[in-house]
Amino acid sequence: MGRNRATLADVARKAGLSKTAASMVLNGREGTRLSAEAHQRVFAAAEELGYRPNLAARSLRTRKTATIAFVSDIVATTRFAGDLIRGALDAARERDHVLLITETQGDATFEQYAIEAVLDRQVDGVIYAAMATRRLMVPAAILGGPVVLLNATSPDGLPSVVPDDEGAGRSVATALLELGHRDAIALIGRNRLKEDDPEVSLAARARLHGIRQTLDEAKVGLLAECFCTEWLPEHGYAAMRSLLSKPKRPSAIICMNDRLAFGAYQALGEAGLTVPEDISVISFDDDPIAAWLRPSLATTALPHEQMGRRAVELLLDGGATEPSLVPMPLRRRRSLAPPAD
Amino acid sequence: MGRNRATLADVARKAGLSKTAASMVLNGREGTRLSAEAHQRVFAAAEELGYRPNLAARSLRTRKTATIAFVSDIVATTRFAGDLIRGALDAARERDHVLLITETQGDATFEQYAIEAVLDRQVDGVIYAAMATRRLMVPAAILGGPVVLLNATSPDGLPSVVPDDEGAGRSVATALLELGHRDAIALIGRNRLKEDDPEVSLAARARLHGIRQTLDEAKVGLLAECFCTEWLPEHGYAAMRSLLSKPKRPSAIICMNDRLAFGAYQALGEAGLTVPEDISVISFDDDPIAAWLRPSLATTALPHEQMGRRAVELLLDGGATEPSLVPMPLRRRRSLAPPAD
DNA sequence: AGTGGTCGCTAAACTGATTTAGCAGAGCAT
DNA sequence: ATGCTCTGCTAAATCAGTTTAGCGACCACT
Repeated sequence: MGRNRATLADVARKAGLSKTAASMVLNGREGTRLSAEAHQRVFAAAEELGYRPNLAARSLRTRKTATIAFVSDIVATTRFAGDLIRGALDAARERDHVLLITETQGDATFEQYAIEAVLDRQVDGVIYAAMATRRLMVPAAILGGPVVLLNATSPDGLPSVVPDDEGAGRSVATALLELGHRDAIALIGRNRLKEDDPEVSLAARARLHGIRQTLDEAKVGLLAECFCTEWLPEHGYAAMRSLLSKPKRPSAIICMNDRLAFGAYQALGEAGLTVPEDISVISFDDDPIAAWLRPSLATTALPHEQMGRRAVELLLDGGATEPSLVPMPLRRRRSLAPPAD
Repeated sequence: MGRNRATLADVARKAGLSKTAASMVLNGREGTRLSAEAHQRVFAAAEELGYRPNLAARSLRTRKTATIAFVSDIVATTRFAGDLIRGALDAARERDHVLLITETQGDATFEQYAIEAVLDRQVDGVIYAAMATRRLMVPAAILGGPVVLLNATSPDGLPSVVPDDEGAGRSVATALLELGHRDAIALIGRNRLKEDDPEVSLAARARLHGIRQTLDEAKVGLLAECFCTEWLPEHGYAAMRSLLSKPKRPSAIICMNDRLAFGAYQALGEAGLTVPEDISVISFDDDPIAAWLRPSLATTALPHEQMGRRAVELLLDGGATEPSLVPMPLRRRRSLAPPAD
């Protein structure tokens, strides 16, 4: 790969100057007293030879690699990972950096390996990403250099980027209140484990808190709360069926994520009810299926691309130490309507 | 990042030997005549100092970086990218390599940048990946070293890895024939652009060919073929509605991908028809929604993880030059049943 | 004439590994 | 005593950059 590349020495020779001069000119060093003519000659020579510096050689001296490690627990199982990576990739490119990606799969051995692999390559910093928003402990080995947590927080007080799930909870509740829904709002997706263990999820508790806070302020209580062991379509389906079997039918449903909402749609369809005329549905995540459902599902979007971008910015440009909250925009879609009455 | 690391010189000093000796021992060089005792001392010193070689220094000399570039057109817009990357990541780790990821976004300027960025970092090889299976031209710049095309082929005859879409077409058709479906099989998702322009898609043509070939052998013709401008749920929905408006109702539907099938499900639900009692549905891709649908959707899985893995294997271990076809396994699910009659 | 400063540039050290060429000492035959 | 081979090891070159220290020429000032 890349044999026969021109070296700095080649450029210097062609320009009739020393390597020192060529290096300084090409790096745009201030305060050097090289003549305008020398600059010209170096640029011309570099251009002509198609010179590109060997970054391995450079980083040996400077200890900078213009490379960031993106270490995540699990990339594959979530379709959001791509967006996280894309945002990071874009921001990195704008700063002339590149991303080295590794995965720990939640396994301590793999994690150890991943960390060593990136440290051996002298990366300039590490983005440590979790695929579900949660609290975690970062391995001591990477604390020697800059680290930013992505979609996670840690007790060490490291800079971190997380979505504003509480704000999303408020948006969701507010949207329903504005439409006139009051005492017939039901919630699908309560989950003790997710709500109580920050190492499992930070989102569940924050979303719930945002919803409750907004409803409380409006002096509105929830009609019902369904617990789900997981946030998958089948659980949303079961929860919706159980809600429909009760005497008072809800006017609106809040689902803790879009997959639950998908399941709820299925149950509503089978029951012969239509969204949003009979029941409004609103949710969290903005999974691709939200837009594909009929009617399209109103939801609050996880701003993964923004978050990936912000993580790189924090890492390279520095910034706040308190967790950086990225807003989750409300996507108003067809699944919302005023209550039927 | 990684300051204060012990160097080879430190290890050598501690072992009371030269750098040369230390280097040879640690690299397990054959034919060196260093004593068993010297080996012991070097290993002990390295262990004690927690020595890890500086890969920038090593690769300056050896021109190997144990790093592979993964250059793709668009990672974010498809939830499959994660699997492709994960497979590559796993295979790379097994070979002590690491992945440098960049994205071209289908833009020539970005592509140029991405290529230069990875070549400057002296990667050992490039995996050039497309997110939709298609034919493409690889930029001349990367031809200087090993390249493997992933989910793509090129006229240059470079090694490539693609899914066996034709085989998948045969599997799908065979599955329906085995259930007894004959003359009432309809197809949703014909698309001239995808079928005729290999730079847009190789999958459409291959899938169609596999289906036709199998049906022809069984002397069965398609009841109907619906053209769709895109392979999105809304198009599947429209196609299904138009099929249902015709006099003869199909006993089975083949959709060219799962999103179309999702749309078809929606239309079937609205029409009060049940899958699979009234109509069987089968499809391609094994998108996560396939398992979430009610009833779960039978489909042929795009083996993205396998493909990512194979690409790395081809790149590092060498191998066949003709395109490497990865089988697409049939996922038998609830959406299949014998025709009603 | 000597001193000092600026200008324009370069030699050489340095980064941390691998690799080539070769040295000192022992053992053995002549 | 000389030459030869073998053993066990090392000095120094090398990779391609960056950086430090400083050199020679020229000018101004005392």
